[in-house]
Amino acid sequence: MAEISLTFPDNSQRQFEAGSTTLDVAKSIASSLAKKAVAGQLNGTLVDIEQPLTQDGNFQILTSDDAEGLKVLRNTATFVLGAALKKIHADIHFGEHQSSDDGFYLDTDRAAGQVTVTELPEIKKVMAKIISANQPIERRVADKADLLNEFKDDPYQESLLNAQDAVQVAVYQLGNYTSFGDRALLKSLAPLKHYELLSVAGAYWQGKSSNPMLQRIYGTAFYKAPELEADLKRRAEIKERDHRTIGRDLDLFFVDPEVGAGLPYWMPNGATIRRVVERYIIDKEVANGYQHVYTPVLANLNLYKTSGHWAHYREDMFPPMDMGDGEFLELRPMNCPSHIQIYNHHNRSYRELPIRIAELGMMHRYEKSGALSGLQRVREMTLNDGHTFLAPEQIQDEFKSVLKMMMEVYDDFNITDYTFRLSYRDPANTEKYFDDDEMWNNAQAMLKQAMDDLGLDYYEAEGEAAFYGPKLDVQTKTAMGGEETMSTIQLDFMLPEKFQLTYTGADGQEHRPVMMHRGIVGTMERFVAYLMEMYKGAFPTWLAPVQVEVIPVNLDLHTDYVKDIQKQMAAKGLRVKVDLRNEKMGYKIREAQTQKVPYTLVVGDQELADQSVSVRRYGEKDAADEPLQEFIQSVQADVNNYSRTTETSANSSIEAKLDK
RNA sequence: GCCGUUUUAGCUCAGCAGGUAGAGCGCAUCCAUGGUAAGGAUGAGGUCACCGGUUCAAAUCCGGUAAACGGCUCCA
Repeated sequence: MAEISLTFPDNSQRQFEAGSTTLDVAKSIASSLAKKAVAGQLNGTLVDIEQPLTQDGNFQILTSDDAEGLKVLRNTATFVLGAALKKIHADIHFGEHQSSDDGFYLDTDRAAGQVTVTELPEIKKVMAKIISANQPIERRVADKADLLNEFKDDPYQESLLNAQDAVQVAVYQLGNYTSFGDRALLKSLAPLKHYELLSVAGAYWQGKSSNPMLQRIYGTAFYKAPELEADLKRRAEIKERDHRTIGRDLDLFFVDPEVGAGLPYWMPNGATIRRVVERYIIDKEVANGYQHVYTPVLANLNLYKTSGHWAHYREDMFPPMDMGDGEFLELRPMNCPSHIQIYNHHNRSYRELPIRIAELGMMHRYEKSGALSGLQRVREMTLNDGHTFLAPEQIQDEFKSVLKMMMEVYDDFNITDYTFRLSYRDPANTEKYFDDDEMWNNAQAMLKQAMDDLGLDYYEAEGEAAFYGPKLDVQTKTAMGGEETMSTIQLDFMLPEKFQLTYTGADGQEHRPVMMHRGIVGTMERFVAYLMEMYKGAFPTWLAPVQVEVIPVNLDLHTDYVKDIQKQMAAKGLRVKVDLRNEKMGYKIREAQTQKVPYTLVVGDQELADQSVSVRRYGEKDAADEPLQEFIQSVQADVNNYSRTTETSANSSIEAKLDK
């Protein structure tokens, strides 16, 4: 009898009879392991627990405690969901499905009427029936040709089958529901007890917007009830962190349909946060050699024809305004052409380089209506934009210095949760970009080299570049779990060419500069939204719209003192609100807490007599008396220190690399 | 833009076998003058998103438009 050799995670090796199953292997190790085992993993591929093993290789037994073991449960849930849908709608077709850390989904299509959310409870009932019947799911290996015949009326399954290289395909079957593809399912449906169907949403077949749209059913499943409960609770709590919820509760911004979708209004509270960020970043940039400018949001369309925006970015631009005299004005979608005009306004010498032009530049992009979302995705936005014009040999140093400034800013805002992404053009779709293979390859290689030299971790993504050049993007997560670009550094050889930019070199000849586009805090809209979510609305003192709220114990006796405190603090540039409404103290304190004001002061006879204040910090239950002057100084220190509690820099290791 | 859902007072929502609207919070006024998370009373506030249709009668049924939400595609 032939034998196979399995290497376990601890590197030990054992021989088994060919055709042994994961369950056999588990039993040979420990009966407790056999009980917990849900599947195996051979050379990275999931195998069913009773699937015969015929190959040597690295082998791992997956249990209900493993992340991969959870996937097996979710694969099984997806399968049962499919079986249930097939029972309810015999004519339903299935697209792709997936299990992940966040749950599972199954794509469906039904010509007679798509599945909707209202059907989910019924579907769940049918799933429960299938699970309690607990018929074994039959696994077999079938000829691709036979399967093609079986699925000849289902274009999606047919297409998925044709994409398979193998002649033989693994098939799972339960009743008249058949599903193929390599994956592991549970042997018994019994452990599938704690699951939920969450939502239904449209999804393009194979992710292409030119393809038909299927209905994607999302769900999740766990081995243990408390895990499911915790996950559902987590999903409910996402809403509390969502910047749209916080924006309304704290009166930060709104979007008014009467005005237009994607055109947010900043209320005084939100405007205050934005103003603090704007002042901060302008000061920072000026200190780092940037020259801040103001340029118009409107420009002659020709500017964007020259830049290539009209050719490559038109879909995202508002339609030009026909002025009636042959002139067309365009709302700018990017600031780069404007800054190029600034560069071009004078003759430039190599001695001036690098020239750094910066602006909080307002731009307009006609985003697709379905993409709009609060402040995260808008049609009018203000970018913390900067363009450096430099000589080619200055690229490396400038890249490093931008990155260094970025890390310093992240430190001040206490931002630590992000990843670097190198964004390249899509090689299969080059017509979307400026056409110059050599420049693209060069620029991409230079960016990668710079990151490697610095020893920074990053991942690479094709198809994410700007149309004029590759980018280093800093990716962050929204409360909803979406990934978004916050900061970006872009290398551009194209626009200097298009605009015929030059500088006079030491040799007296004209040379072409390189452009570096960069945004540090990104757009004010997205950045402030990010801060809202990161802090759950409880902004640190230096950013908080209201830093201190003062409440008198008795309106008749203490109003003067409250006003005096406000006056003194306002004189120091602090943002103080007094609450002189005819309400009880407890009521006002509650409101100050729900509005997440960093410091709530209560003053009565005692405080008035001592010229002190009773200080209660946000989120704390207790209050403590403190001399007024001492308190004012401590708040000032808090603000000046960007409300950092520790001196150590979260990004220090990266900064150290940059200093080398 | 696409698929699905939703749209009722400033906010959160109820009403919907078709018979022209309700609650809580908030707001205003009055009473209560209160020491660390909601004191009481009274009152104002809505052409039920908008435009059409069906009907004796539409917030409720049907169609269209817009916006929001969940996703997909796209993106700072």
